[in-house]
Amino acid sequence: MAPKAEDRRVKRTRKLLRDALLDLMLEKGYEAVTVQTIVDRANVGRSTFYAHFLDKRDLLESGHEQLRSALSREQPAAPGLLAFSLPMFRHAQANHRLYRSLVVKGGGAAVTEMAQRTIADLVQGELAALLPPGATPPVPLELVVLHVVSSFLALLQWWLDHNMPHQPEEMDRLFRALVMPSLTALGWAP
Amino acid sequence: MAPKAEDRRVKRTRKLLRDALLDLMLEKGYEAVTVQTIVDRANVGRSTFYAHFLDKRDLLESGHEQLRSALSREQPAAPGLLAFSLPMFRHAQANHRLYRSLVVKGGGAAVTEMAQRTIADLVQGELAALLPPGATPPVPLELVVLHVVSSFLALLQWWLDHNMPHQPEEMDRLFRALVMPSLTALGWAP
DNA sequence: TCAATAAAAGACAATGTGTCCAATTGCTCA
DNA sequence: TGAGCAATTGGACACATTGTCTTTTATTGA
Repeated sequence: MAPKAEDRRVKRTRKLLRDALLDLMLEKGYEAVTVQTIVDRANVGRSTFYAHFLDKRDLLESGHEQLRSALSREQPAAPGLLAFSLPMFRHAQANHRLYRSLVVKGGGAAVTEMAQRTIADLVQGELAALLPPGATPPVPLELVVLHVVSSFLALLQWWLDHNMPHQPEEMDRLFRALVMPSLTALGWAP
Repeated sequence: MAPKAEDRRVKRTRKLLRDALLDLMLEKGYEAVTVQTIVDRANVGRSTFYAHFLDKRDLLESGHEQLRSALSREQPAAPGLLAFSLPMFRHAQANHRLYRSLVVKGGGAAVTEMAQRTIADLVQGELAALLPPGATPPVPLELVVLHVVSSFLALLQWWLDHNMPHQPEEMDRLFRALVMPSLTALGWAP
């Protein structure tokens, strides 16, 4: 079905607002951005904003939706353990402006939590699948996931914060060097 | 020198405000707390607040100062690698109300950064000392530190979030199980 | 008791929020 | 093309919060 004109109009408005938010986040960080400045920057009426989103947080999350779907769309099912790592570093490089806004300049707790949850789901699935059924690992799966995800996010943030001084492949190598030995020791086959 | 009465009065007021902030942070998280609710809870005049602190953030940081000094006062120099771990889990247990306010309910980026920096200093010192001089580790020290600290904080946060279901000793064991194998593999002696 | 200091009370201008409505624009389809 | 509809606008609204001031009220040490 062809998108109706209204759809296009709405889509454009929403995009304007999302872009404005990203712009402003890059400049001053999420917390400091107000709805007022967003609509000013986007050249959109204040009421229009509230016609589309509940509040600033809602707008941010709609952006995250986009990111999430873009990511899963581009995520080539890489084989092996921690498959998400390299594709995500690549995706972060390709969209570093977006990632910087979100991860670095402090999307604040809001964004960090979303990222945490998204990646945790991936890791959880991977590790659970590789766990011999019935086996009880010496460290609860939940904590292993937490450990892996927080390490990955820390690395990603550092990388973006330092203007990506390495290639994604190198970051992936570093991540694995930091994480894999422990995983192996805890019972996940090499 | 005996504290003058004025001093005591001031001290009491500041403590009332700090405690009120912690209370409220536990209830709704840092972001949601307003100066107004703080002074209401503390039964302190609004102007008095501004006589003592610049703003909410300033009050929060004054609390962190306290925490930091308390920590270094109680930190018994434990031997071995990652010596900070067990004492800090213990300290967190002994002061869980304080830790919960700060770490869990989201002191927001502010607190997290402060904690990150504090612990990173400890870890950095430890690891650098154990590094064979002249050796170039396969992963830069900076990143190893990042990895260790973010993992530790994630564990600590999880523990507090779940009402400390294990003893500090068990948490220390889990932390080491997650981190040590990789450190060993990267050249830090077992 | 008195002078000094701390705190309280409350007014103030700014700024932001979220809601509402009336008027306008732009698009589609008949 | 033009009627009708949906999206958008602009602005007013009530409300909350911030940070600054000034004036009054206590507390306390000398």
